Amino acid sequence: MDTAYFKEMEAKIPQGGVRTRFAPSPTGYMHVGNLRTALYTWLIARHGSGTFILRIEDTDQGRLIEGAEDVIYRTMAECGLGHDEGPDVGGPVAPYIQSQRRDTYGKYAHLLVERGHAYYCFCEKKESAEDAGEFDRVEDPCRELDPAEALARVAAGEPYVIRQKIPREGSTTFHDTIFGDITVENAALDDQILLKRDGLPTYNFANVIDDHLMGITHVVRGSEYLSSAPKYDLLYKAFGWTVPTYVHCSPVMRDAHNKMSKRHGDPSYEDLRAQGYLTEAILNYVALLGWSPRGDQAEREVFSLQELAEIFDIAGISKSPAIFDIEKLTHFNALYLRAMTPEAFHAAAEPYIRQAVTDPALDIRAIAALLQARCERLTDIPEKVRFFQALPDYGKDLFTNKKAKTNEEVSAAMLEAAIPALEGLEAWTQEAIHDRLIALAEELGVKNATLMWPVRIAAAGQTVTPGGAVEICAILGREECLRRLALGLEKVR
RNA sequence: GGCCCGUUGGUCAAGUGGUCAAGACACCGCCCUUUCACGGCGGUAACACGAGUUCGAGUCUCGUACGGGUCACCA
Repeated sequence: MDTAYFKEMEAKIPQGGVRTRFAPSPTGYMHVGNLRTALYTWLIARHGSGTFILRIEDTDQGRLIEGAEDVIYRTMAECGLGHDEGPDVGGPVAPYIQSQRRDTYGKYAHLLVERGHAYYCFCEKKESAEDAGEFDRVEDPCRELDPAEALARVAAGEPYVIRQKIPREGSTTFHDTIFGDITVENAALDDQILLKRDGLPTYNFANVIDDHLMGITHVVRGSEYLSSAPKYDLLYKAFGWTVPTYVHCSPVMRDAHNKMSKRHGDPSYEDLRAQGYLTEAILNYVALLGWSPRGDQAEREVFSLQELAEIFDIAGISKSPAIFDIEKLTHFNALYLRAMTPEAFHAAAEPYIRQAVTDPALDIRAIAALLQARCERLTDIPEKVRFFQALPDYGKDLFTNKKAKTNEEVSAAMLEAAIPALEGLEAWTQEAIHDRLIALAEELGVKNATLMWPVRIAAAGQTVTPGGAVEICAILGREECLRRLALGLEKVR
């Protein structure tokens, strides 16, 4: 037994203060449930003025995906979920990539064997019980192997795995912050594999070792690990270690029956960004998906990351699964879009406006201003502003609107009056156009809408537009606007 | 199938034995208005079911139903 090694490892463990970790496996895809777990984990650390650690769980060599780590770094950074320790920034308990901690797991696994809490198993790899349609546990003959004989076979180079030796009697009770005390009969627990044939640990083992050696105080993870938790408890006890605080979160669902998944085409964080959702809106929504503030904050919904860090408490995390609702995310997105300064919105919207509007004469900033209150996703923009670039083909029936009291005949009259009135304008500004048209409506003895409707239809060629007749005319410019009005008049006459 | 967990309106949810159950999204209506929006006001809609405990239960207990998780040399 390498006592000095274990002592050295123990000595490095930071003491005192909250320490949490987000430990994704690099699959190249940050789904919404992942993001939420990362967020909650980060919030618990920040709320407690603690330390947030990023750890990469790459013990499954068969599933490594190139560039997958970058997706994680990029997403975390973009979301503002900065980590204090991790593969890229180092830290006191490095390394933070599990494949680089191979020796450590091996040493601890063998320590467990020496202490009688684990054993060498030489059985052939068998297909999973689930695939075989069987649920009955089979007794592993290696469990009762003579230790000396097992050791000899290992020394002889025979392939082996190390399995946890679960007590046959009694029960194990562990505590979860969200679910409370949970008791399970030990007989229902299987002798799970700790160290695989390739010498790398399983998740089930690596987590316990790393969480302990990294001084993790709060283990935040999906509720799918709830049923394994008693086995982890047994491991902690076998080593004589303190069990961390468990926080098991229920999954984010796509509907009542299925978790969010890439396979079903559910959006990842990056997909949502590409669909025109703002990072802040995504985080705000995701935070509320399975967590809600309590007490006097119960009616609040809009929170910045900083505000969340201040008020986040584990007690507010829900026990039941939550269904992801893109409609509500869209609502949050619209809220955040509207809350931006006009400058910030212009900067965010510009590339989308330019997708449809390339005429340099058109004022992008003015178009952005019209858009801000009527845009739920940035990706909605090109469709909304395309008419500025080119007048769509439209039917003259658009000139008829009951509420504005217009029909084709009335519209013709309105346009006939509006064209010379606007032609006479000295300055082509919103104010000038507005004042002239309002005055004209009064002169003609019609309500504003009766005049504005045909002008807007002729200028835009569609019934629904961002902004009214005045704004659209101003943006189009004198020449193009008058050209379109004339065209409209021709069409309706 | 065994074990574990969960169940308030379509969705997210507040509620921790005592106003005939908040708020938000979505939906509908009204107002504002130069269209559509934004904004304002209002409306429809829920404690899964059945037993208990209690003066009193969405809140506690048990059962049923339904749902989720897990039973991999994946995490």
